[in-house]
Amino acid sequence: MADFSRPPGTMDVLPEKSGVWQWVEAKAREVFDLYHYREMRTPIFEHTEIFERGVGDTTDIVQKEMYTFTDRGGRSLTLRPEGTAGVVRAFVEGKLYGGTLPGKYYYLGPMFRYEKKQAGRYRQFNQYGIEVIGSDNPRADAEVIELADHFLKELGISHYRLELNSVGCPTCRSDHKKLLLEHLAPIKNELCPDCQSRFEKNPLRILDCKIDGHHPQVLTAPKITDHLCEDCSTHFDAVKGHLNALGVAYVITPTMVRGLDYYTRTAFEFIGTELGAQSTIIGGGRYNGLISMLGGPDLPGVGFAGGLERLLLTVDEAREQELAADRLDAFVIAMGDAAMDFSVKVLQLLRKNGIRADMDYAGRTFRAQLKLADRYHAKVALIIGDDEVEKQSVTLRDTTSKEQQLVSIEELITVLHK
RNA sequence: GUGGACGUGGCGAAGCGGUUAACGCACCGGAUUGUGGCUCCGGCAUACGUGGGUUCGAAUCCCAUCGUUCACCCCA
Repeated sequence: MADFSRPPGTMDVLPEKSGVWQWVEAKAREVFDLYHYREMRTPIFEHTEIFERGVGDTTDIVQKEMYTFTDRGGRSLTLRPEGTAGVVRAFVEGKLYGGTLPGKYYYLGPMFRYEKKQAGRYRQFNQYGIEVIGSDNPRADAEVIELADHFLKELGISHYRLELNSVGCPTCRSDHKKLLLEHLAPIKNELCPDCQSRFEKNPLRILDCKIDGHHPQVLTAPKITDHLCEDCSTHFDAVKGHLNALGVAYVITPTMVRGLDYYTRTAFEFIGTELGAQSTIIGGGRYNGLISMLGGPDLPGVGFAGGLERLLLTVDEAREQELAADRLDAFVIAMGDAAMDFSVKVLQLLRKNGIRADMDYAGRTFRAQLKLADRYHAKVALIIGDDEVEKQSVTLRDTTSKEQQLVSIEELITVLHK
């Protein structure tokens, strides 16, 4: 039997909900624009290598979550699982490194990852994100973080905290990794199966494992923040200093790891405190090696990405209700065929003049049409029967005060604009 | 990929082995033939996710499957 249901992990945003979506998207564009970020629109699919190289082929995303297919020309393409790699590719391909640096960009749109659905996790989900390419200045890190904070406040969201960390550069990270492995080696066999495999894959993650995180030997493990090289350490201190100056509250979380290979130095997450297991609403950091990895010059970058769906989970009920309402300026009520003919012309007139209006096409009775006007929260009902047609007028009824007046078609727009 | 919970009309929700599967909301109409939001009356719909099995009899029990959901992993 044919399956006409939507694929697992996808969602339909029905009209009742699209109001909030539009509101959040508009806010995002507004704030990004305020900070002088400009939109970058890239394809929804890219050559698979972009993500393999960019995101890192040891990551979960690349190993098991990509929607990869072969097109008719035999190319391997992949639906984008995140936004940064595509933006960087476009930056390089468009030779934007030849222009004014740093370049500041933002994007907004769907991403795809083959994962099992959960609260706040979808296979097709929407991200907004920003990137600053070409600046190594810690002030750029701070701006990116402060922007995210500003954006959340602008949406009236307050139940979140900002976690901050530095994951160092390839040099100090590998030094630390060596220390860490030596420290944990004696207890390797006591760790959970997940952590056993993390030993090779991503030892940093053992530190915040839900099972082994409390193990005494794990608690005393060397922290990355105590083993940063001098440059990384100076950079990290500067970022913290700038955030303090800007009044952005954060907590240092040395156990925080980011899942994508390209991160260097600054890493941060905004975590919703009233969400389920998938609680990161915005995540980001610095990626100094990525641009050259994708064939561009050796330029540094910082940015973040946030999930629309998770953000919407934190938007408060009241605002959501308000944005869901179905509203009309005027509802036209017609009685009889002659009235209908006249009514559609009135409707056209209203709409040409920017008045949001509608009428019934389902053959409802007069009473039912009035009920409809009510349901659509129409400010006025315009009643048209044989009398009105004859006088080329409409009976204008204020739905709140219930006051009525006969208005000629010539005066209608003027009266309604009052 | 792993584990738990759940799948009854458009939505919510009873029923948990026996005959017409409650009820509420929504929707449509009437009381009120050109005046709404309340009230009352009436109407409405191929509802037991799907496929097998047990039984004289299954929405109710068993198995499988699909889907939803929560959590792990991971991440937005």
